[in-house]
Amino acid sequence: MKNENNVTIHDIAKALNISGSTVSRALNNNARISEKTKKAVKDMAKQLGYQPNALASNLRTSCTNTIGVIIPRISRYFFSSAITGIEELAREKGFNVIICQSNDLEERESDCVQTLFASRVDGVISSVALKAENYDHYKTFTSRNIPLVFFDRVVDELETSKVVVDDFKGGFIAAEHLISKGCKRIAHISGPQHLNIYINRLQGFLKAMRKHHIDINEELIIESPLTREDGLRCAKTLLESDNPPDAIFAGNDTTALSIILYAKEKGIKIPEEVAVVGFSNEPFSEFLSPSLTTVEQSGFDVGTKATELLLDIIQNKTGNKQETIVLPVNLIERESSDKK
Amino acid sequence: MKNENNVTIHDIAKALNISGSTVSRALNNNARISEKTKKAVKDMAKQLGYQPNALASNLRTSCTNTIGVIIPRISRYFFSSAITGIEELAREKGFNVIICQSNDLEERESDCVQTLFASRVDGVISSVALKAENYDHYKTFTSRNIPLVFFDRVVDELETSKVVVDDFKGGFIAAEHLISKGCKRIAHISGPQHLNIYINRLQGFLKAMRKHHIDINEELIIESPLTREDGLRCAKTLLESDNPPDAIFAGNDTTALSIILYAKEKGIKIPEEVAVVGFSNEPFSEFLSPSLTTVEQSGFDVGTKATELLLDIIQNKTGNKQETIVLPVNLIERESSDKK
DNA sequence: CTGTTAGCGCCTTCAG
DNA sequence: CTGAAGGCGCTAACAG
Repeated sequence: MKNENNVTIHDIAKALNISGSTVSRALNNNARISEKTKKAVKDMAKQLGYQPNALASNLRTSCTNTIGVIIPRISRYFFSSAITGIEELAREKGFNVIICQSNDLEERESDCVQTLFASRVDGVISSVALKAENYDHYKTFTSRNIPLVFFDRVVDELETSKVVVDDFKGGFIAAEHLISKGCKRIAHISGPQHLNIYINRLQGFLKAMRKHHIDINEELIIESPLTREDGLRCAKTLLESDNPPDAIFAGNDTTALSIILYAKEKGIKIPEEVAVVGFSNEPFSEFLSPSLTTVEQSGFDVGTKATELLLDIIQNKTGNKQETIVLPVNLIERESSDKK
Repeated sequence: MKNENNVTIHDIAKALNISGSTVSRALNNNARISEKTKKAVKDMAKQLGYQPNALASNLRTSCTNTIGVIIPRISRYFFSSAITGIEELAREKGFNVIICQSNDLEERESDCVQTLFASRVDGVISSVALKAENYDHYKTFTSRNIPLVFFDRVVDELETSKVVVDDFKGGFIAAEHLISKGCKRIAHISGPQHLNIYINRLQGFLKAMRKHHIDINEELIIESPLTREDGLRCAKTLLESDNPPDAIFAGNDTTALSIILYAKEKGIKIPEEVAVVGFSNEPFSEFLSPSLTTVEQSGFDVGTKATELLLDIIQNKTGNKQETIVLPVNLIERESSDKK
């Protein structure tokens, strides 16, 4: 019905009076084929407009040259740039990419796993859903030795390779930055504490505070789902208290922005140079608050690294040793627009 | 090497003493199989942990249940939300999605076409690259009757189904909005004029101007690639002229933001209620300039609609009649934060 | 309603 | 270095 392009290796074989196997081998650069035949075969392939049928090859070799990606949502800049990194490298190496979004829900994530498994992907890259308590569904892959690499949001209970950013250091340098600006009462808004990234950022933060002998006030450490709504709650709690903090480490862009907006609305003055530091990736952060200092991580780099790792495992270059790669994080201190 | 999960339809067949074809049919809900056998087959399938091998099925039927998507870049919110719409519907209907990014370059777009073609996708959804002058590579699909649906950025020379937003109306209502605020000298920053969306927005804009008998000043109609850099150029040109406009229709978010930022830096006062109207999708637009009025289009809706159309064509529900669907566009007028 | 048969296009032993 | 033969798992005639 749809086979317009019918050129198969047998057509090439017939045209050259050789066997299909030879053509197959020539096309795959098999060492035991003479250079002459290889060239002849390839020339003829081009001439006939041959397009290899991946489906057939996949069936035979039972590998699909496809990797699956599970992310919370593609519309968050960190993840879409991670995808870009993943796709770029994967394609270069001849792999396709299938993307699934979990929407940060456990159930959806579990569906993603099923979908990717059914698509018989050769390996999977994932950043886990925020609202999940159980990550057993990933055993679909691990129990069948389908390579799995986590990035950014990882869970310790699953023994796989991981690519993370240096959240501990991120928390640490953010705190030191605020301290260097003279802040003492520094609030820290953290995410769900079953995820390493949030634990680590908080630990880094606390370490800096201790290093500089600054009292840590339990009331200023808040756990939040880091949504826009909850950002408002945090803003209220912190900014309208009797003794407001003089700086806030916001958990992410969204929270930072919610706080800034709330403060503006209420006419609360927060000096932006020292006010909020968030783990940030949105390209427009700098527009929002040009002097906002941010701790940034490159989604692209993380994606690329994760793919590198995964492809190595798939191609069995590394002996499936469970590596954890930690990527550096950068403090971006922007000039206040007043100063210009 | 990798076949841990070896249950095939034949295993089910053997276990039930029936033929493989019957199992295949039962699993596919073929009408000519008794309910009893269907149930028996499905139960046994579950019991044995059978996982259908899509690869084999694909090879046989020569359709992959996969659709390809070509977009300029996933990291732009409009496109990532379009992807979300596409994926959601596609998956629901049992299709996988492969995404390729053209980076707005003709050459990359051509590569995408090749990749998707080699993956033997059943159909393609695309939004064309900005910096392309030639769209012949799409003939790879059209000449082989592979269904192709364009969305948002479309080119007339290719006869396919299309899903667009009502850019003409968008331009029109944006202009009327500004006019209703008392503006007379209204600038219009437009994108590359070989793309319908920009032509239509401009035409809608001009129509509104004529309707209200407002002189159209050629100098205030600017063509721009709509990048951040060029946004600055536009800002300079417009804001620092001897006779600056009293309102600006910015081509997109990026340009709008560039202008606002430039104005802020230079201490140029532009009343936000009337100043800039852009085609906007970024989730943070409202943070940037809370009173900015925007003309919005939903990437999600566009993606969903395009997918609906494509799947209809693939499943031959419509007789490949080249439909063009125009989706409505909304003017979002935000309250100024001062007024609260 | 079900079984038989014959491939889809490619790869991979095994045998030269 | 090359050929012959068989099969990956599933489906679609065709025959009951």
